[in-house]
Formats: sequence, structure tokens, C-alpha cells
Amino acid sequence: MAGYNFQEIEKKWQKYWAENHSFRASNDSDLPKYYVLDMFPYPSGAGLHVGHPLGYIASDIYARYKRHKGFNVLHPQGYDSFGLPAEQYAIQTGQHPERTTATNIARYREQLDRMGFSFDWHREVRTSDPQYYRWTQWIFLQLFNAYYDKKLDQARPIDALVAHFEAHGNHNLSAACADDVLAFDAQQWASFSSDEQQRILLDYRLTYISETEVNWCPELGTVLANDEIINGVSERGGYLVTKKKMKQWSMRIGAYAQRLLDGLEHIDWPESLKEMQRNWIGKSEGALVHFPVENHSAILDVFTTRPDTLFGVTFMTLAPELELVQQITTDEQRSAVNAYIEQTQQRSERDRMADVKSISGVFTGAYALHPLTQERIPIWIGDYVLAGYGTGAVMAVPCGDQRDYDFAKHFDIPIKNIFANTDISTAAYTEKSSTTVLKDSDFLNGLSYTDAMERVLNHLEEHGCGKRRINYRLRDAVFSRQRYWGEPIPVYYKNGLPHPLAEHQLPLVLPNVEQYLPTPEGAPPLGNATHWAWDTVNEKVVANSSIDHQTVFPLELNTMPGWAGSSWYFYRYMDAHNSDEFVGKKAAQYWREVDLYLGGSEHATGHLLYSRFWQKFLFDRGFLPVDEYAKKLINQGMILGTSALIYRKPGTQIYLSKGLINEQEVEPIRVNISLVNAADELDCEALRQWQPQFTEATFEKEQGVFKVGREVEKMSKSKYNVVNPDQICEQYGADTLRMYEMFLGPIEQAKPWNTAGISGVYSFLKKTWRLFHPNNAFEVTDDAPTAAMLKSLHQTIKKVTHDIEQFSFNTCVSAFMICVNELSAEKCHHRAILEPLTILLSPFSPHMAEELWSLLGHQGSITQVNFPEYAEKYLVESTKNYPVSFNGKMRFTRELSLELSPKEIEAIILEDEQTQQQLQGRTPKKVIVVPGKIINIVG
RNA sequence: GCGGGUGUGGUGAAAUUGGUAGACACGCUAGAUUUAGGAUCUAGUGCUUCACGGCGUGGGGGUUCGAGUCCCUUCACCCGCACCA
Repeated sequence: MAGYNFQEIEKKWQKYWAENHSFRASNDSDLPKYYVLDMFPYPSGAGLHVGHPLGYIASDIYARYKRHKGFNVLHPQGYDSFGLPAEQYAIQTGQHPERTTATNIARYREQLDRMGFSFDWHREVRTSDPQYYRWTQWIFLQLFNAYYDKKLDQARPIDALVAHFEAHGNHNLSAACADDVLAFDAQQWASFSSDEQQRILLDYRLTYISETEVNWCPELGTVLANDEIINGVSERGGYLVTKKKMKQWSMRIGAYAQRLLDGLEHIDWPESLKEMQRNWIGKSEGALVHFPVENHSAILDVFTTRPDTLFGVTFMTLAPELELVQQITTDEQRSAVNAYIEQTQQRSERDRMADVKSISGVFTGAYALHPLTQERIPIWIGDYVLAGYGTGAVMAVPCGDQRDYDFAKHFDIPIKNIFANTDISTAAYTEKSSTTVLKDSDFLNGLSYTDAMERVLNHLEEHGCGKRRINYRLRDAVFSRQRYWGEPIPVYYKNGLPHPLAEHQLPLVLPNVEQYLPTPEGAPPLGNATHWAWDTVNEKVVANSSIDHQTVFPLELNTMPGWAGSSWYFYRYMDAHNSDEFVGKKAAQYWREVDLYLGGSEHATGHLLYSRFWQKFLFDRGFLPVDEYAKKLINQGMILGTSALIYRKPGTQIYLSKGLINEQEVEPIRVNISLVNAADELDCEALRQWQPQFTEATFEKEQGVFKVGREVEKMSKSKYNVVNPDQICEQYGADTLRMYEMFLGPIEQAKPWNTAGISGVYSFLKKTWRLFHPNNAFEVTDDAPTAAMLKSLHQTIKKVTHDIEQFSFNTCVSAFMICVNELSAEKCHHRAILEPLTILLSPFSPHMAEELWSLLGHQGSITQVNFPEYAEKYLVESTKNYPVSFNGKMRFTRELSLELSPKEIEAIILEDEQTQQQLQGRTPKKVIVVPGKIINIVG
């Protein structure tokens, strides 16, 4: 075998790795552990494109590198296999999502294996596997059976809460709960019926049912979380989203807001991602102020970050959805108010967002009383106030807030200026200046922002008309989905109240249904199941017809959202086959947390926030050893596609070459990129064949060719710009693909895929192969290497090691190229050089490295080789011959030269005659040296 | 509007953190070799000039012996959030 036959080599070693379980991690090892995790993929029907493996390649390089460094490396992979596309496909075709998913997974696995990843497939997880979601359901039960103690700042078992209720009612309790819980004492608690008690407890549980306003997507027939909505339309499919009141399961993530914020300080995640999470949590400090309503028992609570402007209040605004609105609206205003409420409810989320400029609202006829001055303040409603933030009500201070100002101007409400020496004739004064002082503000007169804040907060608290309050934008996460293909929520209903299954009754397996659509009555798809009732005596799922409401009860019809299964999967990998626990104590103790997590930044406010929440909860309850699960996280950038566009004259079948468009009006249409060559020329005949709509097309060419337009955008099947990794593996091999993707640029950066450049990496690998095959046959000598060869090797060892640690893989590839070029020029085929080079290269080009390693006469896989031992052996020896650190240019300060051996300094000085001349026996304070000359000598 | 980030050849990008800017690769130009293979090798390739030289890291200004890197200012683009009281 002479040439570099990557096909054969790659097949051979992939087979070897699989047969020898080369990448199995042990849960019982004396080696230090290292856990490298990829965000597991959703197995879509389109398969992987070249963008998907970018992160997997990077993490695989790091995992292989760490193995060489002597770590016991856990590098698993699995599938986030519940999700909407499989279900949409099921609706269209009737094919069970389980089958679609299995097919897709098989395809993914084939593609992943082909790229030579060192995953420990022994630990594979699939979120849709009952043996997996059994534990997702189990975690749900743990959340159900817990509440949040704000004093201890941790989740505690619900029994502890019951004990508190039995002793004190809900007095002296500091627990996260629903806003509207009523106070009761121990005696009252005892007098409640069991159902009533359960209803109360439901207000405290970490997962609870509530009637909430949700984002409803009629097209998808389900509710969506805030992070599943982009610009007012659904993330999947881009459908309109409206508001709707529904009974839903929610997760009390709000209880963890502060800890989710604090935890960010202790993890090495990208600053931009942390900032996104901070914004999403949206902490703001201010006050809750109580405004009594005139001639009414209700108290209107508002949250404000500017209590210092309390004397500038001239009206109140409530969110139209607020229940209180109905109670306080006067009879004269009722019809106007109702009309307005109806009007706002009909607007979709997108309309509302698109149209933030227009001002609308209506007067309720009611008045609030200013808590400090007793002035009458008109109460309005307006849709610029959001029901979901704060209390859904604001005290409007038009002189200090631009929105209040605009509203006041629009409806001719008086504006009172409380800022001395400011002009508010055209806009509100919104600065928090230390030089501007308040006026017409009673005891706050003459005070600046900071002082006034302090004074007024103390005053409010002393007089019981308000208190300090921290408010978070983060809302509790809606947990119900009206979908089929998700984890069933392990709950049945008795007297309208949810009852959880017991732990030993799990998993509650997803039932079969005939129809994946909602029922005609509008119930979720599980309503179509004929066997979906819980027999509490025999502890099993039975036919719906046997529901008797005595011993057999209906089961929950909603399923869990996509983020449920992905919020804890990284712990399952640690102990994937444990049938007694979601992760064994010993395994969790050994692996503890993920050391390196790689994935896209698009999960910043979804998966990466929810999983931190569950982590903290499971930590609180003593199931996990740490409360942040990923020490370091890297966002790999997306690899973008380069779409090809042709331009049609509207209403015709005439297409214009790009250069002919000029000022004409045209419709751009995407065409398959495989029909276009590197010079942007379209194969018109192939296009006619491609889709029937082009069969009759006329192409107006320029200079005999038809040019397409180009656009760089996300790779997607629907944009016809997908490049398949299988093609690349076929043509160039997996090692080339791996190295090329790394060579493309920094890992975090988004970049367009460009197949043209791949030949450089390909010829590098061929060159490397030739280095070991100088005369078309494998050959290495045991001669002593020259100084130049050693220099080359050790520069590379140093640079590559350093760069891998910095995740700068693109520069590693360059370093390899330089090294091989130099060694080739030296005609180096010395074992002492090539052997360590092979090890160094193996994380990047594992197949070739394995082959060379075995050609070098070694048994077994190169994976097991301890690289530092090799590197050090050669490094130490060569340092004697050559200063390893002198690699181009170098700066010496006095301090630095102390660390260098005299021999090294000597070697550098000896390098160059000019240097010797310039020094002339002086002791330099600072010498700047480049190869061949000294630039500067100081001192 | 708020927050984060990025601007370097024809292209992707380097620059050991203040020390020869453009490593490495693509592309391009010549040549060699081979007789068609997406092969290999050699030389050249920032701009400008015949040349000596001059100019060059989005623009302008500053600090420094020395700035892609530090400071001020300005422009452009990308990402996230957005009526958050």
C-alpha cells in the first residue's frame, strides 16, 4: 500500500474501535477524570450537514487530547429524541414518531461513526426511551413534592411544609408561592378537607397547576414557552402566537432567579451568553407601593424602580387583562373598558410587538388615593402595561418616564414636573443624575436621586404604604404541552385535583393513539388514547372505559416540553444503565460535573437556563454533588451555507442572469447549490430536470453563461444550500473533513462553508503520509535526528499543546502544516521525530495516526498512549541541543532572562553575528531579538 | 433604545498580548515533471513605483523609541433583548 488510502484506513480503524470498545470510560479508575460533553442532537429527518459536526470535532479533539494526557475521559453522545418535527410528520403520514425517530437515529449514528468520533456509545441515551424518561418523570415527582424555602434559600420536601402548616398555618412562612394565597392558621389548616389542603399545597409546590395566560400557537395546537417564540412567531414553523388563558403545569423557576444569577459568577461560560441569561432573568430593584382605591376595598400594588418620583404621579395604568380592572371600573366607563379589553385580546403577539408606537388606553372611571398625599389619581388601562411583569400595574410619572409622558400627552392628563431646573416641554426627564434635585415633593425636596431613594424607601416601610422589592422579569416556566410526542406527566386526576404516581409505578409509558391531532373536543392528542386511565388498585394503565372515579381515574393529557429531557441528560451518561437511580451516588461523586460543554448559543435562554434550574433543585434535594453542572462552556459558531439565487421576472417564466438585473424588479428564487459551479455559473439544463416548475423556463444569459446570486445564510434543507459530510468523507476522508473544519477559523466564530479550501488540508495529509513513505513504502530510520528536525518537532509540540489548551484548533492545523513542510524539506523519516508527531497529530487525524502507529510497530490503539511521557522524553533531550522556546522572535527583559538558562541565552546570541557585535560585552536590560538581528537594546 | 461582539490582502485567517503585520492555507502567475489525475515539486504573489522608495490592520486624533494590539472619538456590520415600569 503506497498512497494514502483514507477509505481503507478509516473503515479499518472505525471497525477496530467499535470491536475493541476503545472509548469506553470506566467509572472505577485511579486516573483523574475529565468529562467532555456535546449538546446532544435532535435527530431530524434531514440528517447531519457539515455544520453539525463542528462542535463534535472540537470536543472530540479535546477528548482525545485529554486521554493522551492521562485522563479518564467521559465523552458520551445521545439523542434528544422527543420533539415537534417527528410529530408533525406523524400527523401528515400516520407514521408513529417512534419509527421515524428510530430511522433518523440510525442515520445519524452512521454519519457520526463515519467521522471517527471517540464517543462512548455504551452510554448512549435517548430522551424518548421509557427507561430514560422514567427518570425525567421521577424528577417531575421530586419537583412536585418540594417547595422553596426562601429563608434557607433551598428547595425542601413538601412534608416539611405540611409540618409547618400543622404547627403555624402559613404564618411566619417564607416560601415561594402563588401571589394570591390566603392566610390561615394551624387550626384552620386542620379544619380543611384533604382536597382543600391539597389545593393549597399546589400553590407552593415547585411544579404546580395554575390558570395562566399562555402563549398559544393555534397552528401547532400547543402552548409555547417564551424562549420558543422569536419575534412574536413560533420558533418552529414561524406561526402566529396569541395569548390565551389555560390551566397549565408550571415550574417555579422564579424561586431560583437570584441563584441562577449568582451562579453565573462561578462558571467559565462566554460572557455574552451569561449576559443573555442575566437579561432574561432581568433583575430590577425598587419598591412595591400600595395605592388604596377610592370607595373600594381593593389595594392597588405597583412595582416601581423609581419610588423617588412618587410625588410626580398623576395617573395609574393597569394591564387590561388584570382581574382588578373588572372590579373597579365604574358603570359609565364599563362599555368603553370592555371594548378596549376585547380589542387588545384579539391582537396577536406579533402585532402588539410591531406596533409599540401607537398609544391606546381607556379610563376606568375609578380613582386611587396617593399613599402620601391622599390625592385622587385617575386609574387608566393601557396595553403598554404588561400583565406578566411586576404586578401588572404602574404608577405613572409622566415627568420622569417617557412612556407615561407620551400616554399623558395623548390623553391630556396633567403632567407635574418634580425635577428642579429641568425642561420637560417635549420629553420626560429620565436621567438619574446626582446634580438634579427634586422639587414639589414634600420631604424629598432638594434631594438627589440616591438620597431621595433611600429616604422614600424608609418612609414607605415606616408608614406601611410600601416596601423594598426586587422584581425579576423571569417568569415561571409553563410545563404542559398539548402534544403527543413527549414525556407523559405522571399524574392522574381525582376530584379535579392532580395526584402523582408513586416512584415505583414509573415509567408511565406513552400510549398509542390513532390520531396525533387534538381530539374533536379540543383536548390534547393523548385524549385520543383508548387506554389512558389509572387503576389505583392494580397500579397500572387501563382502558378509559373503566374509569369509575372510585379506583380508576383519568390520566393527565398534557405532555412535557422539549426541554424536560435535556435538562438532566448529562448525569444519565455517568451511569446510563442504573435501574435504581437516575444516577448512582458513586458515579455522580466520581464524575461530579461536566468539565467542558460544547454547543450553540441558541440555547442560551432555553436549555442552558432550565438545566441550571433543575441542577440547583436536584442539588438542594441532595441528589447531586454540585449546583452548577458545567464548569466551562464554549459556543461553537454556526457553519453557514452559501445559497444560490436566480432571478425571475415577476409573473413570467423568464429568469435573468445576475448581471442583467440592473434596476429591474425581480423575484429571487433559491436553487440547489449542486447545480452551480464555483464560478457561480448555473447548469440550466440540470435545473430544468431538478424541479418541474423550471421545465419551461427561459434563461437570459450574459456572455454565454447564466450567473446566480449568492447569499450566506443558515444551512437548511429548505434553502437547498446543504453540504453533506458524507460527500466530503467519500471524496477526501473524515480526517480531512475534521482538520478542514478546524482550519476554517476560530471555533466560536460563525463562518460560511467553502469547499474550495479543502484541498490544502487534503494535500497536507497526503504529504504527512509520504513523510512516512519516502520511497512509496513505509520507512523510518533509527538515526539520530538533526537539530533542525528537533527544533521543528518541539516548536510544534509546544505550539499545538498550548493551542489545544486554548481551544485554538485552527492555529494547531497551521502548526502541523509548517512542521510537515519543514520535515519534508529535511527528508526526515526519523523514528524519533515521526513517532511523537504521530501522537500529537492523532486527536486531529485519528485514523491516519492509528495506521501510522501500527506501521511504526506498536500494538493496540494510539488512544492509550500517554503523550506527555513521549513529549517530555524528547523535549528534555532536545533542550540540551536547542533552546526550545526560541521560535521566531522573542523579547528578553531582565526578569525573563533570569528564567532562561545561560545556555539558552548563549544559543540565541550565538545565532547571529550582528547580535554579538551590538552587545559588545554589555549586560542588556532589555533586548529585542528577531532571527538575524537585534531590533532594540535598552540599558 | 439597552446589552454583547466584530472590522487586517482577491478569500479563510495568523500575529507568542506593546516588538520585522499578513504566518498557514485557498486562489492567482510562471516554470519543472508527468502524458491528462481533484497528482507532485520549485519560484512569485498587501498596495504603489521601471526602480530607489513610499503607503498600508474601517476613518480621525493621542500615548510610546515602537501601536493591529493601549486611550479618546467616529463610522459600518453582526448577535441578543426590547412598551420590563
